[in-house]
Amino acid sequence: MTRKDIGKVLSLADALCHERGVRLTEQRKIVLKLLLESDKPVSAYDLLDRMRETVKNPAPPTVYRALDFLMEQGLVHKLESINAFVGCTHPDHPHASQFLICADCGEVAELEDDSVVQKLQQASEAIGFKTKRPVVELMGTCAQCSGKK
Amino acid sequence: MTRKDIGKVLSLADALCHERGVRLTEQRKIVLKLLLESDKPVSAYDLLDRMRETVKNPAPPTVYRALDFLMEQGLVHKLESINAFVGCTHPDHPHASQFLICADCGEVAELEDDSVVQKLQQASEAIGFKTKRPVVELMGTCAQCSGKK
DNA sequence: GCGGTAACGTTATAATGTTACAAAACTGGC
DNA sequence: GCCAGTTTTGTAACATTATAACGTTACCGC
Repeated sequence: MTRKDIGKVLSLADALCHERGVRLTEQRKIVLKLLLESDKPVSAYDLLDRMRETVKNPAPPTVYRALDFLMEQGLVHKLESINAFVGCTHPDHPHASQFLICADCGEVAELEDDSVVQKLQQASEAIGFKTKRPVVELMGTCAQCSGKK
Repeated sequence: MTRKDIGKVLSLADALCHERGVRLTEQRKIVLKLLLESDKPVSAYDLLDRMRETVKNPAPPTVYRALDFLMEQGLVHKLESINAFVGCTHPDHPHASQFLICADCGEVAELEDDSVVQKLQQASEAIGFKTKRPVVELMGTCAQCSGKK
């Protein structure tokens, strides 16, 4: 993500939080910024390390609290299969994403494919299941890594 | 899963492993049995506790090695979003499952919906991504728990 | 300013998972 | 049967991920 795009998302995040009456505090903004700056998912403890530059004495709860908040606001996603976090690139609308995680280079693509969501919806509704949070993560190899081997 | 069905799956597992030239050792069978006996997913350390009845001094590697083997053989699945494991109820053929995890009662349904798999396939192929392991877990509320609130 | 709530600091600890290396068990060829 | 090689298991230590508990500080509406 380019410096400019990061700025955009950050101010969008600001606006969204203000609109919702919640507080995007300095710490939370720092965590979000760190995630957006990384082109790969970052673990909570890596974030903790990176926070040391801007925050005095961050402890695990510091980063987990920020992450919890950011996830509630849809600004950050957790990748359950690798215990790491990514900044959301289009937080302006609620969405159910699918993540393609490259096992080679570690990069992650965030898709938002309606037909996938719809099929999942159908399949779960058929047995009366009400989905609150879908987790869809495909582990594999991205196009770039497939090519250059 | 009934006692009888557990027996069936266990002997199927035996047959499959023999066919593939891999060893379903006593420990591995114990772990598989424990998972099948539970109607809910079980964490690695819970399994470890339950193993103490039949195995002398189980340590974490004991259970993780068994789980790794069983997952490789498609006899067990890991639920990434809750760090727990379930025995597969139909291990006879390779399959990409979807899991519906009830946040209320903790029970899990394993689906195998081809149209979902197909849509995921399409969406990922479209950007040249090759999926090795799909993780599809829907967190929500099952029919029974929805009804009785 | 004051009182209530939300956010943060701090310490400790729980839960989950891995590394590394030695010992034992099994397998296949003779 | 026995040996050599491989797989499996035992064991101790350690690494990573996440939460509990409780006190303090900052913010916000009145």
